[in-house]
Amino acid sequence: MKRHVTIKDVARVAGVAPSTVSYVLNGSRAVTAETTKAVLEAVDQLKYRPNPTAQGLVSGAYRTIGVVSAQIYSQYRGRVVAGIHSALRGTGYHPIVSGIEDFAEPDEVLETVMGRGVDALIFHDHFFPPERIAELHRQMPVICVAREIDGMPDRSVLVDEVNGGYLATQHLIELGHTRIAHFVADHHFQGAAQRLAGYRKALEEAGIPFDPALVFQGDNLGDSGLRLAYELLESGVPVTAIFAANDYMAYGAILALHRRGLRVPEHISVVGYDDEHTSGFYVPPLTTIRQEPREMGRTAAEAVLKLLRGEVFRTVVTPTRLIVRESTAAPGHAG
Amino acid sequence: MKRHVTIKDVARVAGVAPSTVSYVLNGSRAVTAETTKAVLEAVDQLKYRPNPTAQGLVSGAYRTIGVVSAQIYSQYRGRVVAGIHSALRGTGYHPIVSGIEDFAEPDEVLETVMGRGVDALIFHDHFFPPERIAELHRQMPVICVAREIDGMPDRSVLVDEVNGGYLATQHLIELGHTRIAHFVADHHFQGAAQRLAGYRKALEEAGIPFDPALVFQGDNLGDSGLRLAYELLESGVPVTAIFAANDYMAYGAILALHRRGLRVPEHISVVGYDDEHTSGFYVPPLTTIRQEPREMGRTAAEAVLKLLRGEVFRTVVTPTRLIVRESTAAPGHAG
DNA sequence: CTGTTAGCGCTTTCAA
DNA sequence: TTGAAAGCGCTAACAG
Repeated sequence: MKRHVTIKDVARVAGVAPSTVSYVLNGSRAVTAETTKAVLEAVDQLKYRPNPTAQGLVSGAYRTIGVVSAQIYSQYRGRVVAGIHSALRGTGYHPIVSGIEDFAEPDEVLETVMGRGVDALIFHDHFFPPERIAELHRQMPVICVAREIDGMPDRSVLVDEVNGGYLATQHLIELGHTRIAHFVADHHFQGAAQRLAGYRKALEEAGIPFDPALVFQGDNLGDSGLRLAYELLESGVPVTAIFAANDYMAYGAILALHRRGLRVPEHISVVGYDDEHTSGFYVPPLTTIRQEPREMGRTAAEAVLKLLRGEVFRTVVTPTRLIVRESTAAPGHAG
Repeated sequence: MKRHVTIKDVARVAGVAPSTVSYVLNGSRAVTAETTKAVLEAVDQLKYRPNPTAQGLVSGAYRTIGVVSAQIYSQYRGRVVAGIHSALRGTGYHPIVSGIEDFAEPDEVLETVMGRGVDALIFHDHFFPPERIAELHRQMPVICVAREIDGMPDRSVLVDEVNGGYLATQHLIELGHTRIAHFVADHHFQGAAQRLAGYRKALEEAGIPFDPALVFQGDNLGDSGLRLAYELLESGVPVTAIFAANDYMAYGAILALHRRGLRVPEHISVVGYDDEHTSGFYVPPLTTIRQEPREMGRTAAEAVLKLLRGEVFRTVVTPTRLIVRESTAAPGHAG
C-alpha cells in the first residue's frame, strides 16, 4: 500500500520550510504571493492532503462531531443525521456516527465515537444512561436531540411533542370521535409522556373525560401495535379511534384491525406519529404527525458549533404538524 | 474542558518510563510482574485510555474501517451496518459510517471517511463511481457489498439476486399466474439486472414467453411503484401479478391498485424484495424475498479483517429466500 | 516575510 | 528487564 504524501514532501518540492506550507494552507500567517503560489503548485502536483489525525494531535481539536443515534433504520432518525451532515458541510467539521444497532452497549458506542477523537457530541438516543451523558458533558460540548438531561440546561433540541399529541387527538375529536385509545411510545423515550400529555390536553379541552382503560403502553415496534390493538379489542372497551405514538405501532394496529375484519377508517380511525417515509404508501395512507427531523439535525449541529466557538446556545423547540391522509374519518362512517 | 490523561502521567504515577507503560499495555515486550502490576494500578487509578489518534499516527494503522452506505434508512441497509459492527466487536477495529444521505457527494463522503484515517473501506452504495472505488482499492483493502467492480476480483460480498428474482417469480407461477409484471429496481443498482434475469429464468423454465410490455423501470421508491402500477393499469396489458424489485415499490403498487379498486391478493398478487421491517405489518402483509443483510455485513467485515492480515478472500454469494405472507394468492381468486 | 525548533501522545528502535 | 530518544505528520512559538 502507498505511503502518504506529507507536508515535508510539499515543502521540498516547493523549496520552502514545512511550516511555511502549513501557514499557506491554514492562512495563519502572512505569506508572499510568490511563496503561496509555489506551495499551492506543489500541493496540486503531489495531491497533498493534510492528515487530520496529525492536525488533531497537535491542536487537540479533531474537527469531528460524534453522533450517537439509536435505531437509525427509522427514516425519521436518518433524517436527523442527514440534517447534521448538511449543517456541518463546509464548516470543516465532520460527523462520525455510531450506535446504529438497537441495543449497542453504551461503552462500546462511546469507544467507537470518542476513541476517534471528537470535539463534541450529539446524542439522539433515549437508551443511553443520562449520568454517562452528563459526565461527558463535563468534558466537551454535548447536545441532545429530543431529550433533556438533568443538570444540562440549554443543551437540547426539542420537539413540541405535547403539541404533536394534542394535534393528533384534536383532529380525531374534530372528526367527532370521543372514544380514542392511545398507544404510548416506548417508556425510555421522554416524548412518550409528552405525547400522552398532549392527548390528555386535547381531551380535557373538549370536555371528554380521560379514561385510563384507553391507554396502552407500547414499545414503538410494529408488533407492539398489533398486540395492543388485539388487547384493546379483547378488552371490550368501545373505541372509534386510535392514536398511536409512532407510525410503526399504527401499522401494527391497522393490521390487527384488518385481521379482525375492521376497516380503517370506516370502522376505526388511526393516527400515527413521525411520518415515516412508508406512511404515505400504506393502505390506507396514514394520517400522522410530522416533525422536522432534518431541521432538528441542522439545529443540533449548529448548536454544537456555537458551543465550540464559546457562544451560548438556548434550548430550542421545533414544531410538529398534522398530516391528514386517509386513515382517519368521522366515526360511525360504516356502521 | 478537561485535559486527557497521557501515558506520561501513568509513567510518573507508576514510577516507570512511558515506554514501559506502552510495553505493558501492548504486551510487546516482556515486563516483570511487579512492574506490570504497578503500571496497571496507575492505569486504573488515573482511568487512562490510550489515545488511538496518537497510536495511529505512529503505527500508520488506525484500527478503523470506513463504511460508505447509501440510503441507510432502509432497514435492510441498516442491518448490513449492524452486521459490520457486530463482526468488528472485540477485534479492536471500529467502523465509521458515512454517506447517510441519499445523494451525498462522493468527494465529501470520502473526505469524511478517509480524513479520519481508515485502514480499509466497505462500500454499500451503488451510486459511488466505480473508478473512484477502484482507485481506493489500490491504496487499501476495499470490499463491496452487493456490487462487483471491474478490476477488483474477490472483493465483494454478493447476494444471490438471480435466485431471488427466480424464487419470487416461481412462487407466482406455482400459484397459477402467467401474466406477471416486473418493476425493475433502480438502474444504478447491479442487482436490478440480476433480479430481472431471475424473473426471466423462471418464466422460461415454465414455458411462459417473456413479454417486454410487462417490465417497467423503477427507482426503488414508493412513489415509483405507485406510478408504475398506474402505468401498467392504463396500458391495458392484462396482468394478474406484480413482482416489484423492492418492498417500497411494492407498497406503492399496492396503494395504486387499492385506489383503482383492485384488492391484493384477490385481484392481483404482489411480491416485493428485501423484507423491510415494515413489510410484515403492511396490509396485506407482504410476500417478499429475504436476504441476510446482517450476515452480509458480518462477512464483509470479516473479509476486510482478512485482507488486513494479508490473507486471501474469495467473493462470497449469500443466499436469498422466499417469505410467503398474504399479498399473493392464486389468480382469479376474486373474479 | 520565512525558517528552525519543540512538542502533541504514542510506539519502537537503540542502549544500557 | 528497563530507560532514553527518535520520530509519526503537523502546528505554533521563537528567532531571525
